[in-house]
Amino acid sequence: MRIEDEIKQPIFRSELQKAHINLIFTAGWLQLRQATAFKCFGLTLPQFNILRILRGQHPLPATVALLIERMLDKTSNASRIVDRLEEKKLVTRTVCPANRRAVDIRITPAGLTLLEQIDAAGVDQVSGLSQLEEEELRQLNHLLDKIRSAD
Amino acid sequence: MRIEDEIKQPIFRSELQKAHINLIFTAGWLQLRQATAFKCFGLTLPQFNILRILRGQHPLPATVALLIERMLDKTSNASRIVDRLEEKKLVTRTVCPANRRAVDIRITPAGLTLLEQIDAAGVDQVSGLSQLEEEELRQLNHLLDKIRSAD
DNA sequence: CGACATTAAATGTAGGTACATATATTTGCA
DNA sequence: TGCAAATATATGTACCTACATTTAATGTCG
Repeated sequence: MRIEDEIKQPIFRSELQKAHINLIFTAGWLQLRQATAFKCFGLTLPQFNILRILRGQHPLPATVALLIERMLDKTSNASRIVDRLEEKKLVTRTVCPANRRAVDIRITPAGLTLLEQIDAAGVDQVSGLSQLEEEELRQLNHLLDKIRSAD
Repeated sequence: MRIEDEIKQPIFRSELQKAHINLIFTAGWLQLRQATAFKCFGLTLPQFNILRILRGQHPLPATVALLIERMLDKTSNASRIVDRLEEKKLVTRTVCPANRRAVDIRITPAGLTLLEQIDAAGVDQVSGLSQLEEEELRQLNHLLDKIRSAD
């Protein structure tokens, strides 16, 4: 559906304004689709993302600081997301022996099994970006990088 | 900064995976910048967006249903965002006389003044999309629309 | 007319984001 | 050594999202 129809706004002030709204809207659309796909596995999107980082580290542990570094959302509260994963027995938390300020977080066998099930279900096919050709994906990456170059 | 460095992940499995992450990350980056710009006016981003919709309707009222229809985030809770704006005296809520189930929501003079101040401060220059040429904006809009065509 | 579905908004709850502050541990240096 | 600064995480608060449920008003149709 065209962005004009999605938010019932027939005219945009400019191509810039339209692109801005389109970008936010499309990202939200993608995240909602993903979140819906994970829900039947009892995971939220941030929980899934952290679990995947932990699998990447496995069998080594990760610290909260490492999770934050790798997360898309730097300001989110990794500590509390780990709380939920711990309640579900998908990760363990132990004080790091080498540095007792830090906490070693590890994915459990149950966590690994769950991720395998999610992989098998092909949830990442929900991407929507598979609509784009390789060349278009490169174009998109270039444009997005350029937007953030305003920093 | 390149997306690889932003999230400390040196290699992406594919251009598709990279574009996906880039899209989510860039949208979040934009929203955080915007939110920061509004903060000194005491508004959150959703509050600002609703206030702007109300200005667009002014002097006609809007209903909650109309707000939801025009919001980027359809599942957000317009009713509670209006609560906060009402507390700040930026909008009024009155039962719609023609249909007593509905509620007429109107922006107040104080609300209009605040939006004028925000306009004057040039907050929308924070966009980041101003980095792109007109042709690039059209390209971006096309690519984003194509992603959502997966529906 | 009256029961029942529909519609409009509000409310409840779980979880997430943003940001400030607190607590515990380690490090650095006078 | 001892004490301040830095580091690692946890906690508090306000607000938001997602989604289910509730409450009230209106429509509809036998």
